[in-house]
Amino acid sequence: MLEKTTIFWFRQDLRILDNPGLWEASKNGPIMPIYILDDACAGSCKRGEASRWWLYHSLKNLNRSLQDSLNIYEGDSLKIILQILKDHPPIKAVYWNRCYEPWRVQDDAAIKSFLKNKGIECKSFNGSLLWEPWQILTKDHKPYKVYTPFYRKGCLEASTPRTPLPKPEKLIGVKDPFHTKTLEELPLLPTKTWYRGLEKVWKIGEQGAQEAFQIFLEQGLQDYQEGRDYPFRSKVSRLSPHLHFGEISPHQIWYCLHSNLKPTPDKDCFLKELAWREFSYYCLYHFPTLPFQNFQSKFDTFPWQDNPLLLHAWQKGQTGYPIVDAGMRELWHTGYMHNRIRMIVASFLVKNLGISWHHGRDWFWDCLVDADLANNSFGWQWAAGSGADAAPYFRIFNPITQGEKFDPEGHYTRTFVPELSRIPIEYLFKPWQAPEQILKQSGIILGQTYPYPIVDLASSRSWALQTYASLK
DNA sequence: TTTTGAGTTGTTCGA
DNA sequence: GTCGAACAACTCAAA
Repeated sequence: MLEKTTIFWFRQDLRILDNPGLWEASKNGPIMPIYILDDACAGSCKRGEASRWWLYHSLKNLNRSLQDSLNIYEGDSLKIILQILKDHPPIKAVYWNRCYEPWRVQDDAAIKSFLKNKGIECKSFNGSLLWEPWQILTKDHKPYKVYTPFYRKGCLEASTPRTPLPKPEKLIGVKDPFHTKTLEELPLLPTKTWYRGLEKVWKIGEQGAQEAFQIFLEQGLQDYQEGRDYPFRSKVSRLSPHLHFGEISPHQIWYCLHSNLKPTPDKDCFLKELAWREFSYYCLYHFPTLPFQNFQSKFDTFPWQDNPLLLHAWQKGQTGYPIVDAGMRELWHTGYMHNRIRMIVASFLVKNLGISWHHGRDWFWDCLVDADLANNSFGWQWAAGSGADAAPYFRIFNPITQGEKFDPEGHYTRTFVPELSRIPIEYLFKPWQAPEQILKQSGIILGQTYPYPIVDLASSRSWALQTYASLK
């Protein structure tokens, strides 16, 4: 039986449905499903804490779907695959779905050529992007650098994304008795149980992803275009961590929106967001230094401020600007932050505190359950103004105005900054302006129960405008 | 090669 | 309260 067995290597495609590599492998016969925790090889791209927590549960779920046949390893991928092949000489094929992190792309190429030289059949598939980055180019055969032409011309006028695949008809999982580890042996769960808050908000795994998508279709999509900007309304899909781990594919989403519903502005708007994910991956593929280097090199001389105290206040949600603090605490407690708030806290860190986007990138990387190399790098460069098709430098969010506009009743801010729960709405986003009497009635002592603003908005804004304008 | 039109998400100021 | 301009040119992508 083993001579017909194919090793299927799970990576960021932790699902059974619409899994092209798994589908093809299972057509050959039995599969030996494997997962390798190999991110020690990823250098600074090693997964953060929240992401590892999610991965643990997602693998647990996947293993259940595979009737306990998932084989788990830790270490260098090539060495481990060679060991498995050595332990099981009849096996002659290894399949996987492609990843796009630069270190992964390099490793995969090396693994493929090594295995092929040894006479092992090696096939990779597209499991996680609607369009392969190398297929979308300008008329001059160069990569796009602007989102709108990338999407409208590049993607929409290219081939239609494939339709999703069903569950493999015959899925027979083979267990490797030799060098596997148990899930518990992987260094995924932290020793401190800080993740209790996260457990309440997420349902991890393929089924959880499908449920989240269904809930979005039923409750979020209607008025998505307008509602997605308001963090307290449940209009956003919250699919980002599921997409990152491949618990759902963009093809399933794309196909569902195209086949089941008439085109609407809300639907188009959501698909455009999905296309931003494509653009992030596209930029990372064509510009592999995106996670580390300014996409626009004129930012290399930017005089970022090195201020650990301000950075710490931002990380812990103690800046004295309630909408910023609410966002940073949402991140800490739930492993997630609403998109609108991500822009506000990013603008605040980079433009008001003058701290490099690298620090924001690293904090998000550690705290987000949806931490994704392409999206996180792209997003931070966009916010800092140094990225591809980035925000213009004079676009500086005012945390008071943004709070009043997008959290008009204050539900979001009061949820995550409970010490302000009793302050009247007209002072919620600027408590330092409240009269003494009001603060007293609300049980607030500035500087004790809630901080004074750590930076002056007007002067930091004009510093940013001047500094950005001086870049050449 | 040159030209032309366009480009995610904002704020402030003054009329 | 509302509205348009300024913020600043620059680069991209296609004709």
